[in-house]
Amino acid sequence: MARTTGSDGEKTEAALREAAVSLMARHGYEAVSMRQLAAEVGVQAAALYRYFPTKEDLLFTLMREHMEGLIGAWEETRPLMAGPAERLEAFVGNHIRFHVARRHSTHVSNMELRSLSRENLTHILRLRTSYEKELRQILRDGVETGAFLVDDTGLTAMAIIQMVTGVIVWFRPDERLSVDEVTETYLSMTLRLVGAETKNIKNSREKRDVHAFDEFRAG
Amino acid sequence: MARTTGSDGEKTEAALREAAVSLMARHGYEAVSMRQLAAEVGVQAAALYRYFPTKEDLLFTLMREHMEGLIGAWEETRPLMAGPAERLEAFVGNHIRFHVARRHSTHVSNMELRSLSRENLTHILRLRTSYEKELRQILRDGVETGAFLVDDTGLTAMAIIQMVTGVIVWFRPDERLSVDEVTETYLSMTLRLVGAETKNIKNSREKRDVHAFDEFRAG
DNA sequence: TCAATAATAAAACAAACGTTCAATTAATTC
DNA sequence: GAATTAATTGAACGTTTGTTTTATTATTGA
Repeated sequence: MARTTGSDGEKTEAALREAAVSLMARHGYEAVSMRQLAAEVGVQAAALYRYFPTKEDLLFTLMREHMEGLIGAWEETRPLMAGPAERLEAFVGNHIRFHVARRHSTHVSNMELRSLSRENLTHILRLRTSYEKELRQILRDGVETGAFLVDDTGLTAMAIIQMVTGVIVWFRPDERLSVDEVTETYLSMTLRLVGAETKNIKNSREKRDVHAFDEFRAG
Repeated sequence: MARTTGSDGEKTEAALREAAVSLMARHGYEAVSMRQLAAEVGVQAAALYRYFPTKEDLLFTLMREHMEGLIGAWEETRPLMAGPAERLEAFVGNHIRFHVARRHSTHVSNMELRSLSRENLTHILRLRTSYEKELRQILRDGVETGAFLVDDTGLTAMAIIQMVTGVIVWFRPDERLSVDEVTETYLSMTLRLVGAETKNIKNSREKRDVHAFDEFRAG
């Protein structure tokens, strides 16, 4: 056996990336073997080395493209002529939407940093820092104009990012709340967190099903 | 060679646990081998099986004791006769202090869930859920008494936990801020997040060194 | 002092790991 | 239709993996 009928490099590579993200998100980078990944795509392990020189390079590629995608999405979304509050809303909205839509690659990007070599790690951290800088700048502008009341922009930026990224830990698209509902709630939490003036909170949803939440998470 | 002079089962076990937490926090459960762990303690790999039947059992033990410790710490700390705001402060304070003091085991407990068997995973998740319930109850009480203004207690509880647990990702005890300063800042962020009345924010620290934060995180 | 027990080493196990290489076939180009 | 290139297989490499077994020595209690 050798080349199979209908084989196509581009399709194989795309399938490999998708399978790699999915497998690594569920079992972790170290726990996923090249043979396992190959089997998922219906190919022999040796074939992977046509597309990725090493296993770590595969991981790095996935993480880099995730980060570049996140930064790219923000660059397309961000309002340039707007007040801090509006820009903060845009940032949080973009962040949540992007991450919910890419739960698996977000998981990989957040969890597998320790499996990268020194250089590759530096590269990813640089991307991450440049992204986080955007948020810190928004917070600083908000403090300056008096729109926000913030104790410490560095800590607040980390707290917000941690909070909104955490959505993917429990969010399931087919459950209780839609992405828009979740985004809206997180938006109002964020605005209050930074001491911005907020519209009235609709307290109506509260009574609905507070107890259903436990079982919801257990699954 | 066989039993070595001065060997003591209790000490060996304690050393193994400590080394295991440290190694797994840094490199991940899957990436740490039994031989590597044994070498760290100065013992042969076979000796580990006197203390832990399998590698996974070792992981499970570490995670279970971490969670039991967290719940235990909260049970000793929590004020029983107090308003929601005070209870929330106690919860956040205990959470941050406990996690900062146990950064490594927190990392393991948060990252290595996927390496547990079905049963062991269920056990840990049960502990976690029971802990999170405490926070949700505080939030619910706060909403009921009007102390808090919360959109959705379930989401808010997750947001808070995500936010405060995230401290260990960047916090280094020998850096810019002390545990108490960090805790204080996170406390005021949490209170604003739930719409509680807060004292005046001291905006004084802000101007100090906002730009030092980037380099601080890159290392 | 001697028997019992606790703690370890040393060696071995099969299985799985990431990766390389040569051979082979499908698709493409001329 | 022949030559070239693209895509893949199958086998093999040396390591490393978690774990078991057996032998050996240190410590403890009678």
